[in-house]
Amino acid sequence: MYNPAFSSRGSGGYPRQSANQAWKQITMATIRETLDQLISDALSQVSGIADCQAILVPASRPEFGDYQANGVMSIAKQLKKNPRELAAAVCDRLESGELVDHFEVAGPGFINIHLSDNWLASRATALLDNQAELVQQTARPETIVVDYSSPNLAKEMHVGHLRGTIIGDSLVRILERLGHQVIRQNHVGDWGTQFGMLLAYLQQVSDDLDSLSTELEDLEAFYRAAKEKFDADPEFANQARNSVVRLQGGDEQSLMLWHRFIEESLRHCEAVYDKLQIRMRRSDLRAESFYNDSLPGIISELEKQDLLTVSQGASCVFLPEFQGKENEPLPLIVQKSDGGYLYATTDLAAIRFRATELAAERVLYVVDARQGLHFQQVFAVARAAGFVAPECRLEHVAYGTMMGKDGKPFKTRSGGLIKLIDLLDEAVRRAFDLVSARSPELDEETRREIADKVGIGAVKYADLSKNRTSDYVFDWDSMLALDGNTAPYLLYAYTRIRSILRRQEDGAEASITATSAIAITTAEERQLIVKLLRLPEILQTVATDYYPSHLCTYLFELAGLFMRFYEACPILKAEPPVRASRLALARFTAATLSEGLDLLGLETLEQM
RNA sequence: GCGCCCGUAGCUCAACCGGAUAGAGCAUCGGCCUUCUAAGCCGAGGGUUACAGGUUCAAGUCCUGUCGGGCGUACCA
Repeated sequence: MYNPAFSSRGSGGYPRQSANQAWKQITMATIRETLDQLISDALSQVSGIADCQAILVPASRPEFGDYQANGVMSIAKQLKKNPRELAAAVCDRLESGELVDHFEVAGPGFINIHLSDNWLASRATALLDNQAELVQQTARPETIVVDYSSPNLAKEMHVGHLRGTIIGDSLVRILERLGHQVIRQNHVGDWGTQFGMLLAYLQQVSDDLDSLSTELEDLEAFYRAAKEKFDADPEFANQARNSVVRLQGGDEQSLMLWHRFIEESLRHCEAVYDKLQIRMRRSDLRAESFYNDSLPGIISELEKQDLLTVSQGASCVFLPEFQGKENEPLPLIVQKSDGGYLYATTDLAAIRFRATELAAERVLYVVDARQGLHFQQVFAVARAAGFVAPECRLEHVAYGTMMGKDGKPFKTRSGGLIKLIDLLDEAVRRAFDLVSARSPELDEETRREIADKVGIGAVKYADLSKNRTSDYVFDWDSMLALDGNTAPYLLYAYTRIRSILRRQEDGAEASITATSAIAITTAEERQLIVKLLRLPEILQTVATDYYPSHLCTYLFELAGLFMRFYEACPILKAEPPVRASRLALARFTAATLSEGLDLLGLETLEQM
């Protein structure tokens, strides 16, 4: 399901322009946008219908050219005209300027667009010295808050946190690359009843604050032990509840202990972030407890607006669009019957903070799909209460559950959750074994470095490359596979290019770009260039639908096209002008792969 | 019960506001290394897109129903 909230597609609002002007603007827009604009306008002029949509997409088959316009046929239908004739009339109106070699009518009324070889080559050449210009900054930067990762500090990060952390981080990188102002928010769980239990247990096992680090070394085991005692020992359970009350009452000793605990737990998270190369900093931390003081205000505001109903002792907001079992109205409970606040209350406070203090125009929640109803309710209540302006977009960027190979949620054999840090260590270990088997000639330190990047990259890429909303099967063998749409394949493609470039540099030759111009001499070169120039289109797509898998597919196809080029076209052995051109193309590809991988959060390497 | 998501090749997955002959990888089979890293490339086989209707010039995609699966559904997060 693509975001229904984002419906501002189409080309309305652009000024009309002649074909000749359009070519000059190509550096400002993607090829696709330029062609879309051009053909949409021509279609409007020919049909007399305002704001026609050309529906421009990459050609579905190579013989159909580079792009195709699908929009003529539905317009012809509206006009009761022959679609092929209408398409022909549109083509007549289009000039084949610098960008396009020719347009042609095809099939039932498609317009196929064949880009000019000269334009492609000169565009690629022009980008050689300043490749960053391939991806333009957006004309309308937005302030976008991204809530992602957000683990619960009571426990250690486990596999359930992996997807949100990886996907969120990639989305952030992509949005930033396009020029948006992104504000990360790590909404960690650092408050609530389980902390009473943990603090009570901590006090039991150790009076000595200095030994706290040792006690919490294995947070997961610590939590389990505390929980066991809580369930088995009524007296301890009582102490735990008292501990919560003291903590919430602002007792200094309790708060200090709590701070130490949170600090220790955060260190665990940061170790995972470091290993995963996640760009989440302390300054991005906005824990649940941050909103504690604003929770009473949320309740009173809801009350003031007559949104609050007390039901079975709990303070609720009932909205007509939410129904539960037996068509009973379904509440969003914002205050428990014992007076305590909940997840929903904190989320409402966070929404208000993000919309007002952070001035967000979009807020993305990269959170498990199972919380879909929760966010629907929270968003609806926030809007009803006016906590966000109507034009501020709130989007739940949902992701599916991580499954084991058996199709059940990913667990250890004993049924426990797998610690994320252990999973990552295993990834690196497996990668090390692979590298050692494949490249025994490399020294151990080099193999360790390679294993680190390949192992972590494999875990991240396996996740990113799959449909975000589907449940996803975690499988070591397929993610570390050497072929297919995997991190090792892409990283290998990159190292091959680097290897060529190194050889060229060793030849003491001047920089590639000084003298070289990219020329198209084969179909493989041409396909590669067309693909390279499409990067900005893909990034735009990901920035609007939040599916990093589109970027993965693009990079996989790009790497595949390079491999084909590599097999078909000698580079270093080519004659000088062609040699320089192919070297430049190789360098362009390497840079694009590197940039794309970086936007996914993967590090490249020089050799494998 | 109701709501959300899903059902595509033996397996894991694609398919860009509906578009031309539904594509990759794995697995299977067959080719390519004295030549820039074979962790690669080329080729072959493999499909009633769960099922039944409907809308449309055009449906894997939209609508209705059926079957199957996952998740959610009042004081956890």
